[in-house]
Amino acid sequence: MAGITDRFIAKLRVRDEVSDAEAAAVEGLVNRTRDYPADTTVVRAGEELTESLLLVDGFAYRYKDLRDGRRQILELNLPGDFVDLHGFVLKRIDHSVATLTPATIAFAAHDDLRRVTVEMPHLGRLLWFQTALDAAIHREWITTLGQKSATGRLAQLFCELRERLAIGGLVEGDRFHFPLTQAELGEVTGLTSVHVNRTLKSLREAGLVTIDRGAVAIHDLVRLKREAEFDPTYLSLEKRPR
Amino acid sequence: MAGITDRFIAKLRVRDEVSDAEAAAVEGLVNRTRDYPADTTVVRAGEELTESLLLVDGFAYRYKDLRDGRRQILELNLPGDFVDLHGFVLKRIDHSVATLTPATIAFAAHDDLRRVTVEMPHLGRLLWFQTALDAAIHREWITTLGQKSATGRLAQLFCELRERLAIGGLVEGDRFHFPLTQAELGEVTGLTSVHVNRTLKSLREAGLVTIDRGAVAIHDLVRLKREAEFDPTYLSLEKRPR
DNA sequence: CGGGGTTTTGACATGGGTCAAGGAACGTGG
DNA sequence: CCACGTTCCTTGACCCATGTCAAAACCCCG
Repeated sequence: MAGITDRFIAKLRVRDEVSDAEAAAVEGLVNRTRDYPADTTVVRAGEELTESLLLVDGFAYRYKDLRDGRRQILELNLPGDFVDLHGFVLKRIDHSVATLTPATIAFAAHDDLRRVTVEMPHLGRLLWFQTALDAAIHREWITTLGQKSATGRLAQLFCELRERLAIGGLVEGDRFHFPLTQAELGEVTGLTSVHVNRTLKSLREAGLVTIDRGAVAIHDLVRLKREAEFDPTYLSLEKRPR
Repeated sequence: MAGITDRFIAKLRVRDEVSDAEAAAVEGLVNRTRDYPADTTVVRAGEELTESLLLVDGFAYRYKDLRDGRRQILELNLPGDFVDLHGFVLKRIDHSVATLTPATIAFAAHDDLRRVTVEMPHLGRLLWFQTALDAAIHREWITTLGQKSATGRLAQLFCELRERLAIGGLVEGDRFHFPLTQAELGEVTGLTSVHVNRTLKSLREAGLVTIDRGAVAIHDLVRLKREAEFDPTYLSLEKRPR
């Protein structure tokens, strides 16, 4: 892989044309990189940001803490995700960011983002688009948490991750890397780890999905999608000019 | 009120400086206005947009349909909200928009938005910020739906609306206009209308809130906030340069 | 090969859903 | 300004999906 931002650029290119000059500008945004161990909080809710995090390699997630130690995971972030790009305009961040696996993170200074978006308005819209896509994913999860059963929630997650990982070429056949514990799965889906366990069992026995040694294997994608009422429109997988 | 976009500009001015030239540019974006009756779907999920909707007056909401007629309301929109500004960069919209009351809606063509954001980059960032604020509200609702009880969900809604309406001067003392049926409240909170009814009763009997003739009256804000675990950070109510 | 973190399972509790029906409120036409 | 139909609110009885608590079993990883 030639550049630090290649995976991110690849995601943009699914949705729109990205010129070489724009790709170079993105690569130029990143002034340093840092490695983190697994299970490390990188940004804490309430902080003021002057740079945004691009996840180069590894898995991460964003979450909110509640009073008594409960947490809600808001979104899983995959290699190539610009994790908190919205911090560029929000400034004060409303949630924390943590690694799930050992991860390499690159940093883009907000001053540089401002310069680049002024000089290259189309690239600016592409970055804006990425934050709007995040919001669309949030909306799908509002719907999932508000309306779907335990089975539907887990099915939704697997369908979504499969699509998002496929963009980066991170799905092999029907399998992809999946480093969440069942407790963390519960924090994503708003369920207890005990009920996650039972629901996974029923999905397994129905021949839809299994999780084995940190990998998901989807055995019946059609039925899994039906179980989730999965409609990928919200992922904006079509190419169109912005 | 002098201009169609005054309420929207007022919301921007809570978060950052907006020059007269920028305010005039926003007013110039709006080329036409249209009135809609209550309970009318204005934009349908899956449509491709070439303009975005600014809610001038009245209440609206965004929602997703599920198979069997169930719906999830994603966010309530208040007078002065730029309801689907994210459509400017998403193009194809993942949800529907409907009016809750009779409403006046103004339209901003995406071509004009593109021109304005190129010519006035700071204004562009303010618009971007508005979409990021929407996403922050979504994240709060993911947490609310994933982790909070029926009581907490309703309390959260009342606390949030109070803050958001106060910006536009739409809260009088402890009361504000609230035109939702209990069935619609259920679609916001992921509950059945029957359970919404019971939960409202318990909030009423605990002396926290009452709903009467289309208005909410908050009787004990401190306890209501505690019930919701309400922390307004996500609403970005501080003024800071973008 | 020992031990902390996971996963799995069982027994039981409960918040919220379902179904059903009566009552209140409200808009519309006469 | 009344009558009537429709929608909305309220309540009761019962049910079920998911939560709680607790204990084994498993499984890496050092």
